[in-house]
Amino acid sequence: MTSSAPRVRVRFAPSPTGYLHVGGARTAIFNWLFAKHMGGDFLLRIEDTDQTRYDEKALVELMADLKWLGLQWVEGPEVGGPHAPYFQSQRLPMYQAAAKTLVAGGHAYPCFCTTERMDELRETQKRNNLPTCYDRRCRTLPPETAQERIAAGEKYTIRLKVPFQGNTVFKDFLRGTIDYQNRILDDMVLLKTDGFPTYHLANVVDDHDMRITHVMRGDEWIPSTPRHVIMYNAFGWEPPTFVHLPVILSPDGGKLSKRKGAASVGDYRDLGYLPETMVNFLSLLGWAPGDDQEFMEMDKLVELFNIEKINAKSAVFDEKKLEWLNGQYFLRRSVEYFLPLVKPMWAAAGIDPNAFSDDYFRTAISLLKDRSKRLPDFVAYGMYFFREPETFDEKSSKKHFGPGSEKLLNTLREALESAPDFETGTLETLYKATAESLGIKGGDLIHPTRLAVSGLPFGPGLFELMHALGREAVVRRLRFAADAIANGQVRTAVTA
RNA sequence: GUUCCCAUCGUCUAGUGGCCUAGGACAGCGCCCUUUCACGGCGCCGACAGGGGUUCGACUCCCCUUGGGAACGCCA
Repeated sequence: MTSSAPRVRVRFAPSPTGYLHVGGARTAIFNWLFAKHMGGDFLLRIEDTDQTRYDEKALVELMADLKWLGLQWVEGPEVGGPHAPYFQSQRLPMYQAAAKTLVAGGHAYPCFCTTERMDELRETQKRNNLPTCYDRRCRTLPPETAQERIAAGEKYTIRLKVPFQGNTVFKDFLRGTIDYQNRILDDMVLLKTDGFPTYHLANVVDDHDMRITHVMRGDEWIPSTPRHVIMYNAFGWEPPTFVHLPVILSPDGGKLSKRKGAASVGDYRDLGYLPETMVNFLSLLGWAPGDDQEFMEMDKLVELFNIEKINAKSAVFDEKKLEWLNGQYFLRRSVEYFLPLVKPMWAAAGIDPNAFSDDYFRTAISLLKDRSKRLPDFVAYGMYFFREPETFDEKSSKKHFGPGSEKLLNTLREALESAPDFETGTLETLYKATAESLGIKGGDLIHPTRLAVSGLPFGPGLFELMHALGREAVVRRLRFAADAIANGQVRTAVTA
């Protein structure tokens, strides 16, 4: 960074009205990565200027989700900072003063039009296929008249006075020059009748006050930007660099929504995705380092992240690839990493966590993690470590629990009962010898054993599995399965 | 209706005028490894939306068309 360039300062500015959507999370990630990469600051600012939609719970969850993703802010709620407060609802005097300045400078004016009149106006315009836009009725009100009406206690808003002529041009970092004719921009509300600012005023005032250098936000803000630029000019402030991020779409082309499955960060956490996976995956939606790297840990992302390479094209969220990436993290994360994550899940599934040692949990995890894609897989495909299987995979039962299987399982059981020890090597040798003496293939022994011991047609290497389970459990399960086959009472289940 | 944005395999993308017979990844398919499932390896399938320019030369630059998306609130 050259000494003349100001320190990079970016913000994530959500409104606490709901859960953290993956699109919002991606915006936060890009801001965070950019700040880290540039050695700058990442701030969190809460845009709570809509009193009717404020939701305390949403705020708490929002911050928890950001922290879960590892996106800590250096200024904002909880941590404070030189530009506190970071809640817009606590900065009202600033916005009111700013609005006053604009009115005094002839860049804004009080408007006495009611919501009812605005609704009617819009209705009429829509009906006549006209662009919907405020008709500027109060714009020409003499200042004295306006003052009288205000003094009389009439409710009013402050509107931006957009020039009739000329164009407002600004530069979007990703798209280049964007040009709007001023005549199609309407005079938007800056200050509401309740004295609260709208997003437009608040965001301009705060971004300036907080010395924000780059505004990275969703591209739904592009149409509002020229009006923001008009305000920056009216204040005599230098506008920040605008980086409008494309949206994230669902596989059907529309917006990602709860209705179509998962849409929030919390949804994906509940589905068993790791925060690293989410950050890695989301950072790849609309950005690529330029080479072929895709698996990138946080520090790698920070090192490589570059806003020049952000794509202006909207991207589709592909859950299949997310799952693959999660599996890549599962492969690389340690057993110790998973222990506190997975143990409670097994407990929730009815396993008494005190009935097994942590070492036993570790063994189960080490045998399962490399073939799992999501956290719930440990439960879905690993319960047999703690509980005897009661049902057996249907397809596999048809194949491996046939006539003669009873005898086979009993033979195996007897051999295992008298095995010198239960080490994997011993077990493998024993199976090989047994197969040979029976004149069959190893698989003909291994598959029925796996099914009897786990109930599933797939899983860890059988000898490691048996070793982990221990002789007693294996023998008991083989006997149970053999008996069930003999009695024709094998209960089957369809495994995913 | 008005305005704005976007456009490479099904999906995420590389590509910034010749390196492109367009590269990688996910998904799908096949083979290999293997006791299974995953992992891994090898291979197959598969794209520059269309039309005009500019240029000796366009995936790359410009225009139009088409398609997709967004905004038009005293919500953000």
